Amino acid sequence: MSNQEALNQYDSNLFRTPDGYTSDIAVFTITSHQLAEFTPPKMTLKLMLIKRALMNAEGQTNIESGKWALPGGFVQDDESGYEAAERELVEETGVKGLHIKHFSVYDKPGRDPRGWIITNAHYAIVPEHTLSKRNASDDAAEVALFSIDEVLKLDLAFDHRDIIKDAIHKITNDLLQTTVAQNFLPKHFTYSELQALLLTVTKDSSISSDQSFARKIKTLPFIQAVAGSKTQRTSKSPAQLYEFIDVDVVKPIYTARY
Amino acid sequence: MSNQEALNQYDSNLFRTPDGYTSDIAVFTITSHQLAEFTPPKMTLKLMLIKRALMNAEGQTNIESGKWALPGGFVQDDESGYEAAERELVEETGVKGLHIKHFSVYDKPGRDPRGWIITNAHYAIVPEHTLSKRNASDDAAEVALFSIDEVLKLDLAFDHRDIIKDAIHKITNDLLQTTVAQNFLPKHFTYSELQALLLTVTKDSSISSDQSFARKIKTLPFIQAVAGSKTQRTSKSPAQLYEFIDVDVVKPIYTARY
DNA sequence: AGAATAGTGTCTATAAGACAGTATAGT
DNA sequence: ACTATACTGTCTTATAGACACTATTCT
Repeated sequence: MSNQEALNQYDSNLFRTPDGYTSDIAVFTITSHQLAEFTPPKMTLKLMLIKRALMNAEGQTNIESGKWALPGGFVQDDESGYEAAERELVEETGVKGLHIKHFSVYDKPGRDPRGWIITNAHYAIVPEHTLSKRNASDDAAEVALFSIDEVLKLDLAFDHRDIIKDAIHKITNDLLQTTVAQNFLPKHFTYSELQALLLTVTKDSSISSDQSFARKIKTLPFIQAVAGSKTQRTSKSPAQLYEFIDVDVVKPIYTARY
Repeated sequence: MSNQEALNQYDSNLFRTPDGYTSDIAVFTITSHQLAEFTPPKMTLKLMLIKRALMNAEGQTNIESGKWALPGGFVQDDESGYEAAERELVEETGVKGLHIKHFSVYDKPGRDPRGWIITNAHYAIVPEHTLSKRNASDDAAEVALFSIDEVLKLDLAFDHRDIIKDAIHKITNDLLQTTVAQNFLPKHFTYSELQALLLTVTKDSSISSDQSFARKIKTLPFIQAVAGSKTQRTSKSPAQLYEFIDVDVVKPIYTARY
């Protein structure tokens, strides 16, 4: 019997179908305060949220309006959840993500009062300068950045508190265990810039000590010096620039070596 | 305006809704060949697949019948994808998973000929002995274990080749970077049992060398010796038993320490 | 005794991390 | 000259990994 015949017999009403399929995005950025010229930046990890508008684009009252929420929305025809995340990010915040990664699914019946609505949670990494042109639009009354400490004190829509907690945990681990850090940095960066970035998620002494870290960066197998390339943007004394080389880094917990 | 009013105005037909929501499970087990008494086991990582039956439980011709596939099925009323994975695993294979973890979503339109069907991919870890009572049922004509090398040569249903590739990559990393290995082992295990397990996914010399690994296991912060507890199941000479202690292990790629 | 696994003693090379010092350049 | 950052010299200690050796216990 052919696959076609089987298809004809298939009745999609046999099983409950979801009432909606959405994608949400936890947009992280590092705000970089350069206190003065010739100093390394002070960095803070921040999450972008939108304040849900009273009315939606179609002029109807919006659900969970007035609360802070992750940007996101319904997956549309012929889109995957990932593609929807890319599109929504641009639509709702005017921002193009550098690095978008799916990290979990929230599908518990009851999580959305409108019905059985499944959401794909993604996190995105966005360089701060692209955020400067962020603007509210459509469903969003307001767009703002919150530090990790602030964000969990807000009045959050749906189950976004859970999603945000998971996103923070995930990006913290990924920053330390993978090379995603490169997406927060310019292509060429100094050791003190990478260091400032990592210090937003760890206090490990071998990272917080300038001397240790300046030495360490030269031995990391996934980072190389850019020959003859220096910058003075972090100090009067010209500093060596580095770049990531793309290798799949897996550091087993059972061994010491890379 | 209240949330209730907003809800009344919400029209679920505004957006395309999926035609189905499923959960698939990549069931991994380690088959342990004890060649003789008093020897450490030789272990192989295997994946359990089912051969799709010609007819489904309702007596209709099954889609993609005759091909090998991951066990899985539709998420039912008031279930989350995770709960469905747990249920399907028992239903289709008679096996209760020790450790089930969601790792990705496959939602590309066109991945399933029956319509826009979204699947949650999970991987599960199952001890070999519970698999002995595995049985085909409902949608499954046959259940079998395949080694990682064999499995990608099979004729696989839907986009299960992609899912399986991702699952193998994920579990390989997780075995080395997290403590999930404990789910493949008895609560108390010897260094040579853990070693045999890790050697299914790595060839690192510090793990493959008996002496190095026997020393290393005593220094790992997430493993402790079980005082006064020894076994002879791997050698005539009684071997110390160890157990995992549950700590959140994050090993940054930028540092050497735990 | 022999065989096989479980471990320990000890050495060498490398790396980690701390402390101190030098180098660079703008003000 | 002063200051802040970017390094480097050097020492101490810890760890990795190799080699050789001992220990245990069943056959």
